[in-house]
Order: sequence, then C-alpha cells, then structure tokens
Amino acid sequence: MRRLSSSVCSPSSHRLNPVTSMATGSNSLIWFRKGLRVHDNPALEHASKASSGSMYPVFVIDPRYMEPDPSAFSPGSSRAGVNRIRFLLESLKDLDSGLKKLGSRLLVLRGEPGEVLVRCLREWKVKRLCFEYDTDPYYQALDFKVKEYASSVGVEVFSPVSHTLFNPTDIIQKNGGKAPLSYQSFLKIAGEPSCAESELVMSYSSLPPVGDVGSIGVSEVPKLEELGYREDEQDEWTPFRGGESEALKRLNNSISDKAWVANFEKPKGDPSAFLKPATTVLSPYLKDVKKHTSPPVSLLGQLLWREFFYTTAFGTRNFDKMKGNPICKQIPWKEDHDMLAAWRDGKTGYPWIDAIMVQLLKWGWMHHLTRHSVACFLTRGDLFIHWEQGRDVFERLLIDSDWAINNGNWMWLSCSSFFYQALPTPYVSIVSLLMLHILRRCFSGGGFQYNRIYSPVSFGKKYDPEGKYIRHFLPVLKDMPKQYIYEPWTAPLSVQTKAKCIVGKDYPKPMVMHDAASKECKRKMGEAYALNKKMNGNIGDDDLKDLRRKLETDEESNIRNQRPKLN
DNA sequence: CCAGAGTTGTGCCT
DNA sequence: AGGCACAACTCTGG
Repeated sequence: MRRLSSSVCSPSSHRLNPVTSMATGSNSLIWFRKGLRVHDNPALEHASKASSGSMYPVFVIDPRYMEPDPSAFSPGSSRAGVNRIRFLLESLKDLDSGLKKLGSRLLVLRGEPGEVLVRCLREWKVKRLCFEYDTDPYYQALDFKVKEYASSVGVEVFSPVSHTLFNPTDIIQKNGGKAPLSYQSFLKIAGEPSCAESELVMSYSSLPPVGDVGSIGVSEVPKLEELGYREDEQDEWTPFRGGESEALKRLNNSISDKAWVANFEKPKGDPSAFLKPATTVLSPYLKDVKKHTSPPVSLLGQLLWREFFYTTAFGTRNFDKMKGNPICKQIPWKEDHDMLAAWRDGKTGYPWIDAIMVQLLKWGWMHHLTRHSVACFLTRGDLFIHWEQGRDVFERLLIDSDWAINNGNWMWLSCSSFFYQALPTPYVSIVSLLMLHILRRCFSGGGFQYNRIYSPVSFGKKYDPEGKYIRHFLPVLKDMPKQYIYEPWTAPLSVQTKAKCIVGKDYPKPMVMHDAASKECKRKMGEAYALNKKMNGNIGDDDLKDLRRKLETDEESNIRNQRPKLN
C-alpha cells in the first residue's frame, strides 16, 4: 500500500522526537485518545519497540465527556450525545480486540486524564510515554501538563503528528508565524501533496506483553449501561458502527467501487439520499483512521480541506469564539433560547430543516449539504442566532464532530469568516491535465456571501421532489401529498385532514416566513459588515450592543410599515 | 480604479 | 440539464 505523505509528515519531522535512550527492559505506555487504531500508528509503533519490557495500552474515560447529564436536551453527557459515546465505545472495543489478537489488550481507566496518567507512569515505572500529538486546545493544555511531569521525572515522551498529514506548526512557521487564511494559500505553503512510497506498518506479528497493573484499577471496555446510560433511551440508533475494522471496510468498499470514485464530485452528492449516502461516510472514522491509499484528486481535495482547517484552527486565537477571534466578523446575533430550541429539536415548521435535525439527533450524522442548510437557517439565513450555539449542538450530536472542522465550518456558513482565495497555479502545475480538469470543476463557483441563502424549501426539493427523506425522518408527514410536503402550511385543511397531519396541531406552523426573514437577515448582515469595515475589525462590546439595538428598532419599524393601514 | 475570483444560491427560462 | 439574471461581498492583481 502506498501512503499519502509529504515532506512535512515524514517521520523525521515528528514533533517532540527526543529518542534519547533506547534502554531495553524499560516499560512503555501508549496513551490512546483520537487515533484509535492499531495500524499506521507511529505512537504505538514506537511504544512497541520496548523490546524486553512491558507495554501498557491505555485509554482514559474522561468524565468531562462521559458523565451522564440528565439535564441535557437529549440522552448523553453535557458534551456528547449518546450516539457519540456509543460510537466511541465501539471503537474502543474494536481497538481492544485488535490488540488482543497481538497478545496485548486495552486498559481502560477512569478519571481526569492528567491525574490518571501521572499515577500510571509512577506505579508502572514507565520510561517511555507515547501518544499522538493533538492540536485541540483541550489536549494542548492537558498534554502540556503531562509532558511537564514526564520530563521532571525523566520519562521519555514521544508525541508524533499522525492525526493530520501535515504538521500545522510547520505550515504556520513557513507562513511567517500566521495561519494561512485561504485554502489556496494553504496549498501553496503546504507544498505538493505527493504520494510518496512509504510502507505502512499494517501488521505486527505480536506486541509486547502488558505488565502487572498493580494497585491501579483498570477495566475492560465498558458497556453503555456501565457508564450510566440506558440502551432504550432512544428509539432509533445511528446505523454507523464505530471502529477501525468498520472504517477499513468502508474505505475499501469506497475505493474499490471504480465507477463511484470516477464520478465523485463533492458538491454534487444528493443530500437527501439517506439509504445509500452520497458521500463516503468516512468522516466519523477518519477521526480515528487516517487514509493511506493514493486517492483520486477529488477525494484528496477533501482531505486537504481537513488539513487546512486544522492549520487555521491551530494558528488562530479564540478560534471557537466570535469575541477575541481575529478572523471572525463581529455580528450582533440574536439571543433567543426558544428559537434555538425549536431549531435544535426539529420543530421549526420547515419539514426539510426539521428532518435534517431529526436525522442528526437519531443518527449523529447527516450529509454535508444538509449541514449547510440547517446552519444557514439558524444563523444568517433565517433566525439570526449565534453560530456558537449551533456549533455546540453539532459538536454534541455528530459522531464525526471535530473541534477544528466544526468551528471552521460554522464560521464559514454563518459568513463570519472569509477565507480568501488566490489562483491555484503552484498546485495545478503538479497535476495532470485530467486532474486539472476535475480540479477546475471542483473549485469553480462562488464562495459564501451573505446574500446567497439556502432556501429551506427549494434546496431540498431540487434533490428530492417526492419528499422521501422528510417522510422517513418525520413520519407525521408521511401521507402529505408531495406538492405540499415542503410547505405543509399551504395545504388546504381538507388535505391536511386526509393526511392526518394538521399544521399547528400535529406538526408546527413555520416559525418564520423565509422570504421576509431572509431579507431581514441580509439587511442585518449588511449593516454588521459595514460596521466591521468601518471599525477595521476593532469592534467592542458597546459597538455591538449599539448595532443590535439599532437593528432591532429598524426591524420593528419595518414590520410596522408593512402593516396595512387601518383607515 | 476596475476586473476577476471565490469548494457547493435561487428562480426562471429553454 | 444548462444558461442567465439577480444581488452583491471583499479581497488580489493589474
């Protein structure tokens, strides 16, 4: 197998590579977090080289993510819906059986990961600590503490970059200390994504034995119930199973379907095709399993977008907030908990939007264009609610939720950040004419402008005029005739009665009228953009408050002026 | 200053 | 299905 690689992701560029002592007989610890895989795992490979010692494979169940929260809006913890937790447990189970086949096993511990790790290092006399480098702020802070302790007691730390193909630190350094703000400039700086020959570590004949665990409490991978969740908490579960084996199966299926690969064009996938999804549905697994074959350019392009978001996220202060985020437009979003809850719970009265939100709730996954649709609706398109609040809902419910990509996309979709583009000449020079043709088609078209708003009615209708997708996720509308299914409030009462779905009783009335709401949103975005320009990005809380007040006053008077005169 | 470009808009025409 | 008008932003490059 050939491996996607580049000059900056070869093993020599792994950050923190202090291979100091190769003392035999010393114990090593491999700390699993995101990369829950046996193959293509440099941290595991390094840990296993402790030839005559023991290797402790560890996963720490972090209460911050896993503690059940009965007050959350759906089953799960405060930060993760139950689908995500289940997906993680399935991935751990698969990892455990992969390790067991090689004479090892996964040791599952619970508690604050930093404290747990320190206890393990001490108790098991670990000389070498290995874990995948992670750019998320939570892990940056956690890993800093762990590394500090390790170096104070002389434990060797090996923390390779293997979650991304490129090393974000290298790219930011090459760009003069700042993250590139456009995809094209990212490509320019990152260099050629070459498909270098480099053998994968696909199989070990065996792994070092697990040593005595002493007084440390370790367990097998727990069941959902053992973490305090109930199997019957949800009536429909995600059809996607977690784990490296499943991911490799999907990868092989996708790649071996030649016709599918040849025709792959990301923007053209049918977002309403839910029985056979139009994308690879690899993203939840890509969190854990990196791609290693040489993909077609269109797929490669998708992977590079991931790299781009990771780099930008790592190089930007307060990337997950509007305030204090240098690349984020300051916009006076509306504070409205009821509207947010209606959107979140699939009760907006727009079947297309609601079906998508129900799919998210039940499956923890939906097509990326449908993500665009609901994100646009919540923010700049209709409700004018803060992207951070939508981001939180996605982060909790998506089984493929990813800190960098989720925040980046929400800023993008809400038109809070522009990632300006340049000509792709340096990149184009390295690809064949055929690839160039595909690239041109993939990369043509406009970027996000706040006047380009997804319609909650026509966007879905274009792909699914029968409304099959809506009927599946919103059974209450399953007998609504197709000419009304995207706008059931327009159906005559007799039709609603016959379909056993009275709008306002069985299914909600639309919470806003899209034409008026989107027009209002455009106006607000225009004013907010103008203020951002005028202030050159230096907008304080007071400026934002003033603008919010002005926008609301204008909105009221607009509504008043639209009212028919009484005399 | 203007023209051109930007990963994935809508509506209407043929 | 493909072309075009619509409305319209902000940057780059000349």
